[in-house]
Parts: sequence; C-alpha cells; structure tokens
Amino acid sequence: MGRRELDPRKEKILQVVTDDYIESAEPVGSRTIARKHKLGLSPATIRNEMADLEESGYLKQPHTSAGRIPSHRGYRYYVNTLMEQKQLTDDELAFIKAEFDPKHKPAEFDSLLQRTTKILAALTKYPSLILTPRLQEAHFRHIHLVSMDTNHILGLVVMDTGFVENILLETPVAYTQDDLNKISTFLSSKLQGVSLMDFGTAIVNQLKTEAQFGEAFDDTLQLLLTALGKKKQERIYVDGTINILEQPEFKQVEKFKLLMGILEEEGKLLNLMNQALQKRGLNICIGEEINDDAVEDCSMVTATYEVDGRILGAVGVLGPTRMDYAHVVTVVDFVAKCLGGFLTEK
Amino acid sequence: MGRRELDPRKEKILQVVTDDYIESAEPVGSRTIARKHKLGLSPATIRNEMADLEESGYLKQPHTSAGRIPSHRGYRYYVNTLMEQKQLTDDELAFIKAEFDPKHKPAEFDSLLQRTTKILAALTKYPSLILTPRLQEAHFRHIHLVSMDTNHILGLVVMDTGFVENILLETPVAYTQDDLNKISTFLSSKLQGVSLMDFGTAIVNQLKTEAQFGEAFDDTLQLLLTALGKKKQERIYVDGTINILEQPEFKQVEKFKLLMGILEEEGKLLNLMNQALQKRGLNICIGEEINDDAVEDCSMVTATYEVDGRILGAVGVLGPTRMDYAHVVTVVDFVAKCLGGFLTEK
DNA sequence: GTTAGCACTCATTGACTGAGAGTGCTAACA
DNA sequence: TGTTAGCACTCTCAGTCAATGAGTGCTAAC
Repeated sequence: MGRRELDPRKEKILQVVTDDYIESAEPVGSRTIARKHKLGLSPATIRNEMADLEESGYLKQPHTSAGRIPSHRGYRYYVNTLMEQKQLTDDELAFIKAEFDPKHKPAEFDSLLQRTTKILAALTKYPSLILTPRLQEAHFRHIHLVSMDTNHILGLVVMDTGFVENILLETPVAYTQDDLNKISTFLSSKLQGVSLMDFGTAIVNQLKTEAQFGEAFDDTLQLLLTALGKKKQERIYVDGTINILEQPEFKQVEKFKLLMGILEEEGKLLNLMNQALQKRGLNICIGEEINDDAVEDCSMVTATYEVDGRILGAVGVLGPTRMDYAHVVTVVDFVAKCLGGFLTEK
Repeated sequence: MGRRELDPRKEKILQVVTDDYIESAEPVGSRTIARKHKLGLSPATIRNEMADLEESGYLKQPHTSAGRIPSHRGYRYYVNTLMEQKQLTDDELAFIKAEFDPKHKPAEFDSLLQRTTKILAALTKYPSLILTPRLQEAHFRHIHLVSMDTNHILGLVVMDTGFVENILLETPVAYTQDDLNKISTFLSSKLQGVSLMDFGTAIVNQLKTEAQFGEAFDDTLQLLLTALGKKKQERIYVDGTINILEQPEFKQVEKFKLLMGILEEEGKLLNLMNQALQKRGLNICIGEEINDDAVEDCSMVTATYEVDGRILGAVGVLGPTRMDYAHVVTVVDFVAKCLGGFLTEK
C-alpha cells in the first residue's frame, strides 16, 4: 500500500480524473481537467499523460473520442495511495451518535442490526449489508432447560454476546422440571466460557462421563448439540437497495436486475460478506476482486465489528465501482466501530 | 358480488378484453378480439360495444386510436363476476406440498415464514408479503424465569402458537434460581391459556394479590408486562421484489422506484397488510382501494392464515392492477391455508 | 518537454418519415 | 333496428439523417 508507481504529475491526473468521474459519472476529458483544476498544463499535455495512463492500464476509454474513466486498476491505485480521507460532517456524526445512544433500550439484536443497516444506507446512499454475529465465536454463558410437555423440552442458550437462542428438543423420556434444573445448573457451570466452535463431540463425550443423569441424558445432550449446530447461524440484513437506482450506471434495467438479483439472494450475500470476515477491520473490493461474476463493475467496502477483540460480523456497502470511496470508507469504518462498541457495553 | 350489471354480450367483451390485456399488457383492439375469440361479431360491432363500456366506466383508452384496457372499475367487475377460477397445476401443487411437508423439521418461525414468502413469490411472479403472527392473538403456554446475574433475569415466554419470546429484565433485587422456579411455576399455571391481548393491568393486579413472593415480585411482574407490550410484535417478510421488473408497466424507472420504495418501508407494508386482517379469508384490493397513494395502479391479493379459528396473520401479493387475478387468488388462498395448517400441527 | 492547430471519431439530439394498429362515423344491408 | 363494410383520421413507434459537440491523436512549431 502506498508504493509509488507513478510520477507525481500522472498521479495528480489520475486523482483528478477519478475524483471527477466519481462525482459526475461522465468520462473526463482533457479540456475539463485543464479548466477545472489549475494544474498549469494545457489540454494537449494532459492528453499525452492520459494516453500514457491508459497504456499502463490505469485509465480507459468507453469509446474513442470520449473522455477517460478509471479502470479497476486505476481505482485500486486511487484507493491505496491517492484518496484523501474525508471527515464525517457534524450532522452525520450527530446522526450516528443518536442512533447508538446507549440510553436507547438494549433492543433485540434483530432490530439493532436492522436499524444499523438503515443508517448505513441513509448515509452512504448505497445498498448496505450487515452480517449477523457468528454464533461460533460466541461463548456460553447460560444454559437452561425447560420442560414443555411430556416429550418436549425447550433449551435456552444464552451466549456472552447477549445472543439468546431457543431450541425445541424432542426427548424420549419425560423429565421433571426439577431434573432439568439440576441438569441446567450442571451444564451451565461446565460449559460457561466455552465457545460454540469448541462445543463438539469431544466436549459432549466428556460431559457424558462426568454427568450422572442417566443415559437418557446422553441422548438429550446429543440432540442439543446437533440442534445447535443446525441453527441457522448467519443472516444478512439488507437495506437501501433502492439507492442504486440513483446511480446512473444502473439506469439500464439489465444491469440493475443483475445487482438486484444478488441483493435478494441471501446465500450469495453471505458469501460476499464472509469474505470480509477473513481480514480484520476495513476491506475494499473493487470489481473482479469480488468473487462473483454477477457483480461486474461493483465495489464493496466492508468493515468487521468486534467485541472484546473477537470478530463477530461485518457491515458493508455495495455500490458501483464509481463509488465515493473516501466518504464510504469513513462511514463504514465508523459505523462498524460504533456497533462493536454498542455490543460491548451490553 | 355477482350482481348482473351488464348484458351478456358486454360482459363477454369485458372479460375478453381483460383476459387479453392481463396476458399481453397491450391495449386490446376490436379486430384482435374478433380474430382471436369467435364471438360471431364483426370488429365494428365490438367497437360499438366497447364504446358503450368505456362510457359506463369499465374500459378506458390510453389514447385515441389505441385499443381499450380495463379501468379499475372494470377489473372490479371482472374479479367479482367474470373471472374463472383457475386450478393449481400438478407441478405447483407438488411444489407447495413439498415445502410444507410436515416431515420438515419444525423450523424456526422465522425461516418458515421466509420460505413461505419465497414460495409465493416464485409461484406468482409478483412481490410477496407475509405478516407475522400477531402476538396479541396468542395464548400463554409457559413462562419461565432464569437468573442471569445478580440484577438480570431472563424471561422466557412460550405461546401456544409455538412462538417463543425472550425478555431480558432488570431487577432491583437478586433472585435465586429456586425462587424463580417457584415464581415460574406459579405464573405458568395462572396464565396458561390467557391471551396476550388480555394480559393487562387487571390480570397483573390479580396476580399480585394472589402471589406471596414479596413486593419485589410485583415490580418484576410489572416489568415483564411492559416489556412484553413493547416487544416488536409484527414484522413483514418480503420477497420477489425483482419480479416487478418483469412487468412492462414498471419499465419506467419512476414507477418502479415508487413501488420499490414502498416495499422497503416496513411501516407502510404493515399498514397495507393490517388492512387485510380486518376481513377473514381472501381479500382483493384494486387500485385506489388500497389506502396508499403511492401504489397507484397496483392491486393486492391477500389471505389471512389461521390457527384454531384465530386469525394470526396474512400472506399476500402486490402487483400491477393488470395482475393475473385468477391465478394469484388460487395460489394465495392455498398457501395461506397450508401455512395455517402447518402451524396448527405444531 | 510543452503546446497550438487540425482532422477525425463517436454519441446524442431533433426533425422527419412511413408503417401499423386502432378508432369513430357514415351509409348500406338484413 | 341491429349489424356490418368502408373510409378518413389519429396516434405511436421505429428508423433515417444531418447537425452538434465533446474529445481524441497526431504533427509541427515553440
């Protein structure tokens, strides 16, 4: 990052072209540059430089006799070394702060994430995504079994991330609530602090040997394990899909439909967002760097959110490659930090 | 319904025009009708009849020298008296049956409804909506309180619809789990069968007098009541929004954006769907019958789903007024019944 | 190395056209 | 009196064509 590949003047021109194109969505010509930005250069000189930049793959032309636009490589260079970090405006800051006001009742996870997605969409004007906390990363805090009827018990699992999960178990034998209370206490004390990721067959076997609740208990425990594993662990919240309609590149229905299709397919989105989890903190994917053919000419800016140093999930924004990176990066980064902070307090 | 307002020939023509327009999305001319449907009438005669139908408000013309299309009034008449009920094809039937196979593990509510929305969208090719079961209609089955830490307890409320709700309560005093178990048993026995709608201050007061758990208990109970009331009770699941892009009337971005905006606004959708709950069973709203200005030229077909005769929620489809009513009505009706049936079994 | 000048390319726009589909009206017909 | 044929008229849509304007590459001069 930041390795200098281009001489300063070329850099400047690449920057100006990119900035301008991001703002106007129109190919940028040499005359425009000479006029708008006082570089002390004539259009002809700029043309020469731009021709060079095109040859080395940073710029491209939609067609002869049009201005230049950045190639994916150009965007990458721009993002890595040229982009000037933008500050959040006071309004934006106030807006976000208000939403994450700790005075807000500790709402359900659900609506917290939903609201966060809305915030992100509202601030960036792009479709926004949030990946829910991964259950595997969470550690057990409490387990409680409640008798429902003769052959059903309800398992209540509370994780240290504040996540609560209900699991309905079918049991061959009837437990009294007293039995279940004893078992609950036992399980809670044994499993407290264990992460769900580690809660595998090994631990279950160990519990079986230590416990003295009869062999029916073994079956129940096994059921709990499998049910917990089967729980749909990750979800994606999406908001602001309409925002893409504001982007001129999606005025052609076909392009739009393609992106829209992805935004409605949770599986695909999960893939995209899980990529983001690989790397702590901020992540920018441009064009083909996103591993999905359908999102041609899209970029994704994501940031992980953490509690106690554990990466729980990610928030992100999906937009055209001609995205206002400077702004989006700032917003996404900040919102991710706020979300992490908010969850930590709870 | 079914009141005969038009003479048979006019009815026939209105029906043909509507059927044809629903299929082709093109204004229907007299020649087309004469050619396609053997009415034994010349185009000229049909023209005369259509002119009459236009005058009495059942048909309209996009512009002179175009064919006719049904007005909202025309659609209404069509839906009420002319439409021929369609049967589900074997494929469709098999598809739905497979999804509601009782062998499917009793998944979480969440994903059940999500899947149902997908089914509806896939079958109708229109955006589909489902309103989650209203909590108020449900009756208590179990209440269980679990001690979390010195000043938090987790309330677990199980309703007879299979709905499970977790509520985190802050308590001024520390309860032992033993205390909580006693309280849980007490509450469960007292509240079993009470509907959430009836669970108001009156019942809480009665419980307070009957219980002998000290005055701290009163506060906790009060907390439970308010928290339960505050729970976000209704949600809307949406799927298949892209489907509207297939409809020619939404090729103009503006129209599309309008509808899309609504589909992203949960509050608006809640309003729309709550209308549907007013009336048991199937409901068709055409054009301005939907109480929302933004859905100009849209229709909504909804059906309530029930468990034990209680209306829990509704499923529905939102599409252009030029909607394949015959098909949609059949599908929506059937899916609603399946969903109700599935929930009853659980 | 920089710049002015010029010929060239390409997308966009608006005006115009003809074809096609459909209507309303009138007059003839059964 | 209801039905039909014929005809002039209207309106949309797709296509053609030329003008416009923004931008380029190249060459030659500074």
